[in-house]
Amino acid sequence: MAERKTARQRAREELTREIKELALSQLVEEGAAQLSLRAIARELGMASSALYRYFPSRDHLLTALIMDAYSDLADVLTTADEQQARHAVRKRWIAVCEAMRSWGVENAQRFALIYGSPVPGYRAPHDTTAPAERVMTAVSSIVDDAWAEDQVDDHDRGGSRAARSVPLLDGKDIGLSPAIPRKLTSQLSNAGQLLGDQMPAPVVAAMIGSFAQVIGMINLELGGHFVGGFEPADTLFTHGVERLADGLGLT
Amino acid sequence: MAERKTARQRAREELTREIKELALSQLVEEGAAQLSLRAIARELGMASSALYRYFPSRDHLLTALIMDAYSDLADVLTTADEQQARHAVRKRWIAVCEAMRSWGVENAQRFALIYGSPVPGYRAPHDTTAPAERVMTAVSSIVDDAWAEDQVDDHDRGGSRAARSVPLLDGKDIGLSPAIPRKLTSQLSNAGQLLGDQMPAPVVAAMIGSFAQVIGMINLELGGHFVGGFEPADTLFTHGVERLADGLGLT
DNA sequence: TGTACATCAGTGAACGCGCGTTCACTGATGTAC
DNA sequence: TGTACATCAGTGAACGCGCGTTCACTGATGTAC
Repeated sequence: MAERKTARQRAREELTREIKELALSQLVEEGAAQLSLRAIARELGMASSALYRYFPSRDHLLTALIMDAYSDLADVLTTADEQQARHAVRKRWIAVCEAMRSWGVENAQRFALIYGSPVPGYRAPHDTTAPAERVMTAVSSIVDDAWAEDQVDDHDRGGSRAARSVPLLDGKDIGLSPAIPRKLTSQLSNAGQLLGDQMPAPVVAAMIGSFAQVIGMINLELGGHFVGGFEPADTLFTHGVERLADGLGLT
Repeated sequence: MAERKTARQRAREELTREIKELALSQLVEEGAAQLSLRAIARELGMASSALYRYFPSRDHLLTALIMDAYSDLADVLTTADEQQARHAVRKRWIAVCEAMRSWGVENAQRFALIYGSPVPGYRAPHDTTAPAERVMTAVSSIVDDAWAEDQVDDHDRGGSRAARSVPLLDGKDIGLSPAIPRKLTSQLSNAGQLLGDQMPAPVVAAMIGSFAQVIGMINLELGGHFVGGFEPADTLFTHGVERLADGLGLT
């Protein structure tokens, strides 16, 4: 039996959604710093004070937008992931990274909101970490799956690309190269609990580095930072992602 | 013979510097979006309109700050670089990356200004690209030098770290792994003109990816994005940088 | 060296605009008997 | 089913603050003769 909702409740939910929608379109046009309750109220045809029935302050609204951005992105990544065969870890990695860039390019301001520089004077509350982790795990779970299934490359699947240097196929050569200092090991195993418990510590480190590179490339692209005309930057990005897949030993 | 400067000229230069200094400290405390000409004038004890004798608009002041940030950072990087022996390319790489992170952590807002998300409503003019390139080349010149001198690893220098997988030592195995598509090749060779003409195209690509990772890690750290308590993130960063050195074949 | 004129730094008032948040209030919706 | 009371959405005026930029002006510094 569907729960009985009063008209008030339904109206409240809808208006809350509408407010966030308008806030979002304002964000897209102007950026986070310019987000204005009064402007939203104006477009909504309400008194600005009315918004305080829905969000106790501007910062709470911002927080809601941030959480939405994280979980939208996480949704996009997991659906991109699920469209690949579970064993095709390399394809999954590439699909997820490409989905991330597309989302970032199409939602530049939202991407900036979560992975750009922090909004001045705003400190994200703790609630945001849960959806933020969903994004991280959407990426890391691929690598974790590869280790869980101990993906060995029978290279009967060897498709388009020719030679391949040192993938996971011939053992655990990956990531061992710079030795991991003690202090880092414990940090990494803590992180491993969240990101997937099948990866050895060096792989967790490699994974985080790769994640940073993906974020970094998108940020650089959005900031117009690429020297010498890499526009559009899709081939550069795709190539980078392939290199990262190699580095992670994904076949 | 030193050029004769009138009292006016000297006063102008000094005030210009003072304005930028105050703007900078405001930036550090509040962030770029809150940069206010009136606040600067207040602290300077002048009428706000007076600033227009020095900077024709707020955006011009911002531009000046951005250019200063780039060139300060570039200076820091090159001096860090110069403190290493020229042939010790791996040490140079690590020193420069670490210097970059230190500068970023100590100058979080300035770092955000240049490598964070763009300030809403502000579009950087073309003047900023020159100092921005100085930063890039400070990093890329290391790799370029390595290729120029065809750094071969005699491993009589083999210091602390033990095994090493596939450095530049045994040939050009580096970066060839994912083939480079045509479109990217021409983009890369254009970029190569700026970044150093000794590196083969795949190395240029690897270099840019590594740069993106360094920027990305610093951005993530400044944004408080590291899951599972990597605080302080120095060991994680250092390890990442070493991995990148490996990937670039720096010995 | 002195005078006449041009240049330019700095003033202060004003324009026109924006913002977040509070508060006492009206009137509609929901609930308990 | 109807009434009495409590809850809550939305109003509109106000507080107190901020901002960038323009403009006609005074008075000091620089320059050409």
